This record gives sequence, structure tokens and C-alpha cells, in this order.
Amino acid sequence: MTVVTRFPPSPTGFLHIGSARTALFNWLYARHRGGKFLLRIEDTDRERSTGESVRTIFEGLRWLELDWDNEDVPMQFERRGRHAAAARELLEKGLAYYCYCSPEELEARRAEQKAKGLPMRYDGIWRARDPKDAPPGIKPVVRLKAPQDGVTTLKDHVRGEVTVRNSQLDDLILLRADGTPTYMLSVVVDDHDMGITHVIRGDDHFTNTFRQAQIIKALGWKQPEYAHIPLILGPDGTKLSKRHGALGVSAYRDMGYLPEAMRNYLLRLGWSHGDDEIISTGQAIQWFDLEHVQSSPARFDFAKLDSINGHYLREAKDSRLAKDVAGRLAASSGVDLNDAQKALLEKAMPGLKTRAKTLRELAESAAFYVAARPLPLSDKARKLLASGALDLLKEFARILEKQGDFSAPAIEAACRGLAEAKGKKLGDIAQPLRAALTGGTTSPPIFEVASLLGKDEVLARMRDVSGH
RNA sequence: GUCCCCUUCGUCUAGUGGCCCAGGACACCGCCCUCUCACGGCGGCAACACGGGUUCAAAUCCCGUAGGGGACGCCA
Repeated sequence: MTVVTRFPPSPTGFLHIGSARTALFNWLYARHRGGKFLLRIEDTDRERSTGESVRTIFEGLRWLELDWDNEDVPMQFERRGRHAAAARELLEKGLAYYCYCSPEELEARRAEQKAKGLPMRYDGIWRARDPKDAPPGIKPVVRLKAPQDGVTTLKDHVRGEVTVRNSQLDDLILLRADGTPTYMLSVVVDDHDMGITHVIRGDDHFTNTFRQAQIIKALGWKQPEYAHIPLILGPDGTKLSKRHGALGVSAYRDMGYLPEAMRNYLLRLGWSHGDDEIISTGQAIQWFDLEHVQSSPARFDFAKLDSINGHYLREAKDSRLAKDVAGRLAASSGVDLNDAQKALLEKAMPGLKTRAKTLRELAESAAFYVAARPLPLSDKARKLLASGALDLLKEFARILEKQGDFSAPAIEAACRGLAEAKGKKLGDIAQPLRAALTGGTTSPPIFEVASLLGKDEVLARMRDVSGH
């Protein structure tokens, strides 16, 4: 049997981070089983659905490199005729009926039931009533004639077997008063028509599954397999809020996270493979299963994301990193970098990338390489350039002027020589030099920086701080 | 209110009755490396929610309690 999974976002905003994980799991499972990963846009909420959102979601998926297998992504609203036909079929078979309760009436009943300690469910009052008795002016909805006795049992790859008494469920609405199909109906029909074999979705859909099972049964179809993955919580254990990371994936891209790092982090949030932490996408496809999905919700933790991102940053190609950093630098300064600057950044990457957790940090730490002179000095850098240190620095500058070999080891040797002659420690010269060359107090190894910057630029920056 | 689910270090997790006085990772602390900051290496702190059972033996099975989450829409 070919496995077919799906990711059905509703286009009412960006690609939420929790949805991204759901998409990842579906994608991984399909790839693992050599099956298909399909997309579907659930735009039946006409009020809130936008084309802009559809584009944002596609963009987010592409950034995460989760490719889907259907070229024509179904728009659920366009299939409303098919959904309504399924409802009519149920009506004809006597498995569904018209209900003339008004929304206000329903709300009143629910409140009453809650007060009585009963489950808040529709009691099926219009099952037996004759439509001729309908109050005038009310357009009916179509409801499923759900079983009222017995139980519904569901097998879930994460939850195991769960049973709910049918008396807890009610006759859900299939068609709204305006004739449009509801989500419950649409999902069932679309999943069936698309040949979905495995529904992997957020835990918030768990109880919906029982209702959908009843529709599937009424239609005489086969149930797909289910896996309900626990929700992602905020760092404080409550619902993930915007403040805590409930952002679109594009926000993570902007913050400087790598897609492969996001995938690795999201994968480990709720799934495990023994003690493995760093898991390449290839390994993930090979290993991913539904049995090791965690059954309890996980909290989102930026510190761990940072750590994983740092790992992938160190592994990333310098050319890729330099390109991204150049883009960020140009965006913040408003001017594009020239080719020499871009080349310099790439050469500087090995020294830079072990010191950053995100591309944003990487760009900030790289800025001094391509900054215009004279460099702004941080307060700490200024303190390192007190008069005594400046004298030493000027002396070092004179040595550097005559320096032929401008490699990092050669510059370091020259510096050590001067320090020794003056009875100073290496740091007594290296730190002021760092202040002069970078404008700050932390950087990659300073002799490497000096070598990359080149003799002319180094001497110029040194002159800048010594006052003439 | 009703129903369903969940509960191992601060966080993510390993663990499917003996291998566990509980392992890994992140975070934190210390040491080493060192021109700064990182990286890396080494070490440390730190958990089976609680109470009952079952069993020769329980983090693992059962029951209860507490806490948390989800659902109960003519939203998806």
C-alpha cells in the first residue's frame, strides 16, 4: 500500500511554527514510506481566507524545503459541490436530516445543558419532527444522524485505542443554512477523494476524529490511520503565544535560523530516536516513525534552537553564509557590498561562524570587516586605547609597515617579538589592536583579522585611533 | 459543567518489569585550551507529580488523587 499523507492549512495567516512541525512530520512519514505528501488549502472560511496567506504558506514550506507531490493543490472551497453531493447522498439514505433550530435556540440549549451538568450537545430534536412543522423564516441546516447508543473506538498511532460513548457526541452539521459544507464534511470527503491513508495532525483535532469517523461510516468509506501529535507549548507551559515563538516561519528565517536547523529542532520536539540529537534530514527520513512520537506536549525552547542552529551554522558552506550575511548587511545599511567585500566576508567566515548562533548574529559580528573608516568604537574598546596602549600600538604600527609577510602567523610573531622586548604580555598589544581593527573587544583571532584586512587597511585603522 | 488525553533533571528527551540508587542533549557552574569571545575537551549540579496496590522485583502494570492540556461552533 502506498502511503499518502497531507498537510491542509487554512489560509488565515502565516505558516505557524506548530503547523510547520505538523507539515514536517507528514512530509517525513511520506518520504520514509516512499509515499506521497499532498497539500490542500482549507479555505472554506470565506471571511478569513486570503490569497496572500496561501502564498505565505507556500513560501514557508519552500523555505523549510518540504516539497509536496501534488502540482494542483486543491482549494477546498472549489470542491463544495462535491461535498454537498455527499451530504445529499446521506439525506437520501436517511442518514442525515434537516434541522430547523436557530443559532440562538442552540446556544440557549447548550447553556441549559451545561447548567444541568449534561454534555453540551445537540439533542437531535429535529430527527423525528416533520419539516412541515418548521417555524417560518428559518433556513435549515443538514445534520448527520449519528448513532446515539454504543461507543466509537479509534486507533491512534500516538494515543493508542481510545473509546468514547456515542452519547457524548451529537448530530454534527454537514451543510450550513446557506448550503455550504462544513469543515467536518469537507475534510472527510477530501481525504477520501485524495486517497489519504494517514492523517497526522495536531492533538486539537483528536475529538473531531470521532465525529469524522461517524461521517466516514455513514458514507461507507474506509477510515485512514491516525496519529495525533501533541501541541507545542510556550516556555511557561501555557499555550504558545506570539511573545514566545508562535510566529510564522518567515520570522525564524529573519531571525537568522537555518531551515535544516529548524527541521532538526522541530523534529526533536515530540519525536526521538534514542539519544540522537543532531539528525540530518536524510537520517530523519530513514528513521522517522509514528511510534516514537511523544504523547505529551513539549515546550518551545529558544536556547536549544540556538544551539542546534549554531551547529548547522558551523557546518554550513562559507559561500552560502557569506551570501546571506552580505544580504543582511546591505539591507541594514542600504548599500550593496562590492565584490571585494563579498570575497572578504567569505574568507572571514571560518573565523566568524563558530562565534554565532544565528545568521543575524553572524552578520553583526561580520560588520566590522566591511565597515567604512573610521570605525565607531565601543566604550570598552575606547578604554583599551588608553595612552600607554596607544604608544605600544604606534610602535607596532611602525613594525607592521615594514612587514613583508602579512600572514596571521607572521603578524603574530612580530607582535610576540615586540611584547617580549617591552616586557609585556601578548594581550597588552593584541587587545588594543583588536579595538583598533574591529571597534570592539571581541572578534575572531585578531592576527587572522589583520591578515584578512590587509596591510593598508590595518595601518589605516591603526592611524584612525592614534589621532593622526 | 461533560468527555478525552497527558505527567522522568529548569527545558527537550532515553527508558516497553530486573541492564536504572535512571542515560543523552540544551541551559547553568567549574577546569583545560587561549590575544578577546566563541568552538572544542574534561568535570559538576539536577528528575521518575503524589498515594495506594500487583510482583521475588516497578520509572515501567493496575486503581485513585492532584496538576496540566484539548474538545464540546452554521471556525478550521
